[in-house]
Amino acid sequence: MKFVFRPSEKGVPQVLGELESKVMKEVWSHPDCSAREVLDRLRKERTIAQTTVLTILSRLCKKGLLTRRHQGKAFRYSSVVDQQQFNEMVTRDVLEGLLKGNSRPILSTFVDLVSTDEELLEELDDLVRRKRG
Amino acid sequence: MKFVFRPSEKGVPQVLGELESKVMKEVWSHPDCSAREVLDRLRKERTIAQTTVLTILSRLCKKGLLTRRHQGKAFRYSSVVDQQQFNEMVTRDVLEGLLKGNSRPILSTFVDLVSTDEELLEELDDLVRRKRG
DNA sequence: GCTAAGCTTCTACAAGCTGTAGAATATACA
DNA sequence: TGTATATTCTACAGCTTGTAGAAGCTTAGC
Repeated sequence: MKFVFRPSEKGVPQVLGELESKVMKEVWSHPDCSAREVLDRLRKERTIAQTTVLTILSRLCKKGLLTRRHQGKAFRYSSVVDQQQFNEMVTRDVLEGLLKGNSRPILSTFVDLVSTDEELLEELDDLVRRKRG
Repeated sequence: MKFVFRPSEKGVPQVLGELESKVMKEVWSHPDCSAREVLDRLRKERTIAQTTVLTILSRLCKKGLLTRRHQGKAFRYSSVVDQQQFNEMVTRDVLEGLLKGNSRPILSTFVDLVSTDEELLEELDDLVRRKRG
């Protein structure tokens, strides 16, 4: 999957649109659900047309994030990867994307950022040690 | 500056459009240059209208990446940050964006990626040790 | 001071992404 | 077989980027 990453956003919307993110979250928290179910849940928050939700579901399928199977006259949707896997994918791609460049300054910036949290820095230290054996 | 990061691209185009990137690079390598100069250099590679270049220069100013000053009847353009500072900004923002989420898995993925290069891992180790004092 | 050459701004359109939804179509169950 | 319900088609708006014509502005030089 080819995507853009918006550092200024938070969570899934760093990668997907606002509505796309909401729909993904619905499917993640209610696997194998119908469009109707997603619609009903979203409508608890605001008004939205059924076709809008359908369009988003289709687009997410097209992006390879959802699959669907027939059930009666409707589809049931499931995610291809769960949210954790999704996050890992994003993290991996973004970091790979960064490290394509000159890696040294990235290491340095990374350590700077991590070191604002003592525990995190410790954890990083552990990970590196373990890796180096 | 609020931007998107395209992990699949490489270098400046991870953040700016293809033409925007080329124009930025021209200004970086020839500070305080005129639109004419940028145009002439780009035309060594392909045909392009003068107004196209002007539009891009204006947009880059609007984005806060370039400034310009009058000189005669034309403008002279300079970058607000040099390419290194730009790269650092991007790295910083992207990493901050990532670390906003659950940081642990990010550390782990980062170390995994870095460890594919022994020297890099060593460097990371050094940085962490130095930080921890 | 005036004018032409050169530079800039305005405006506009295409294409891709996302949100939005009406209209048309398909289909399953009663 | 009809109808309620679901899906697909189509379309538009707003944003970004590339593209550029047309019109407007400015200065150097006469």
